[in-house]
Amino acid sequence: MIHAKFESLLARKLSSFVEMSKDELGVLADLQSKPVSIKRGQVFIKERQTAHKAFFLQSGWGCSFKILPNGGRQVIRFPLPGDCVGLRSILLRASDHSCTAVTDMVVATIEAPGMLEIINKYPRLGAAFLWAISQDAAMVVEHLVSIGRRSAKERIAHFFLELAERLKLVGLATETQFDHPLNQSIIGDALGLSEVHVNRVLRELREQNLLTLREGKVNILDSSGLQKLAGYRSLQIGRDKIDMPNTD
Amino acid sequence: MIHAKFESLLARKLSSFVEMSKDELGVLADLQSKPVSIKRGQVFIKERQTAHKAFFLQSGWGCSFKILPNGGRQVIRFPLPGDCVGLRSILLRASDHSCTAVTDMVVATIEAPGMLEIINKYPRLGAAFLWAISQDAAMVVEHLVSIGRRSAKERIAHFFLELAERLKLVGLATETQFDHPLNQSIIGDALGLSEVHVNRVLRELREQNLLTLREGKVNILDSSGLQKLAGYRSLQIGRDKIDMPNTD
DNA sequence: CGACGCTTTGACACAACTCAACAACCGTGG
DNA sequence: CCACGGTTGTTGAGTTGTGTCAAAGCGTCG
Repeated sequence: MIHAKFESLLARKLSSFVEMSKDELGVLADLQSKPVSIKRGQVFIKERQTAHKAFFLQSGWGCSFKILPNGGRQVIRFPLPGDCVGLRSILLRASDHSCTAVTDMVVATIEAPGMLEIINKYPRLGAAFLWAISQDAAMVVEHLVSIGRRSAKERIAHFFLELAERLKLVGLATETQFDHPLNQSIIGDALGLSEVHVNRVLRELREQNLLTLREGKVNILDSSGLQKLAGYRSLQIGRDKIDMPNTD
Repeated sequence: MIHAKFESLLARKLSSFVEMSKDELGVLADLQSKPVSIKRGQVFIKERQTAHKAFFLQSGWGCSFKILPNGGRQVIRFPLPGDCVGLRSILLRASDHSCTAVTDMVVATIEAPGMLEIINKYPRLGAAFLWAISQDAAMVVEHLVSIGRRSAKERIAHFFLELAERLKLVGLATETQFDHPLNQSIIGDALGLSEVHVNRVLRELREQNLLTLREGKVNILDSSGLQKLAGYRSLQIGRDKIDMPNTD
């Protein structure tokens, strides 16, 4: 049922949390057997919508955000390949944010009932998803800390270090550089800054030979300098496997 | 085993998500059968610690926060009676934040292995906890939006409206007022503001007859005015029960 | 009584925002 | 082929929200 060559990013990710049985891996494979494409710019999750579906990214960049009554936009996070989007909304019965495709994307989807059935039938998978949600939440918390208590420069440095680390995990970044589809306006909306100020701070970082961002490419010139500036700590918490009884 | 009179806030909360069997309610009751006290000021979860324990608040106010390398503090949220703290850390194997007691508290605790066993044995409870974590995450997201894209005044208004709503759910607030143990410094750390500025904005809100905060009491003078100012939306998303097969 | 924690106020500094203009770079269509 | 609008990046000038520093008021508690 499961074929090693087809091992998905999702399966790899969840496996790093708890060892899966063949059955469970099969379920994960089935889950992603009918991927669909989403065009750049399309909003595929709308805040407050009640059609509960979860998405598993296979390729492309997403952007989860909320719009405020005053028209402002706050980006929550940028889902990357291997990430899940909308898991929360399955249990909450309504999405608490919108999500759009920053680039063309390929995703697998699952409806809420199917997801609930899986949790019910395969508790270990349930725990694995719980773990995935927890990881997301931890990242949102770090993001919160960034916006609340870091200066613009620290925030931007932190943001790119985190992106680099996440992209490295799925083989989309080298030690020193990666491609990205973000413009300065969306970066501003992610970090609670204005587009103009993002530009100015990027110039500073460039002038200090810490980081450059040009033509959709980020170059990390001085990783340890950036880390010191940003007060950065690796994401690598909770990636050791746990023991959980097999229910087969 | 379960006695209606002893129905806990936790059981009531989780029941609002999915109907529980007697067994499941019993598990929840057992979980909380040995409450312990925590003294005001005590830090009972430390960031990065690996002793994974979850806490269920029965009374008192907590404060989850992170300390930055530069010494700043960012408050993530204030756990209230009926809330869980540290659920995430059970799966992540390390706490991503610290937590202290703002007032004396009474809590029930559970070690990670016990929690994993419950998830494994009672998938519906697992789903319920997943739901609880999702709710928390949604609140953190809203907090993030607040700090990222709302002005100081909007933030403070939003903060107190949210607190009021949460406290009402557990019978600790009336339509117009509630007690709280927070000083302006900790409010500042929650909202990414300085203590001094919090004070100034509170004065404005008082002068505009929107809200007063004195001697540990918050009075909401003009709820709809505050809501309009803050762009506030009720938390009441995802509180309808879902259908989930019974595995008994 | 003094010490301490918390609030309040004022004066000033500065980080970040707004507005505005312009440059560079597309893809499109005449 | 060039003219065109649209998007993004860049820079300057001036404004403002919020932070910092400092001092004083006020309870409470030992």
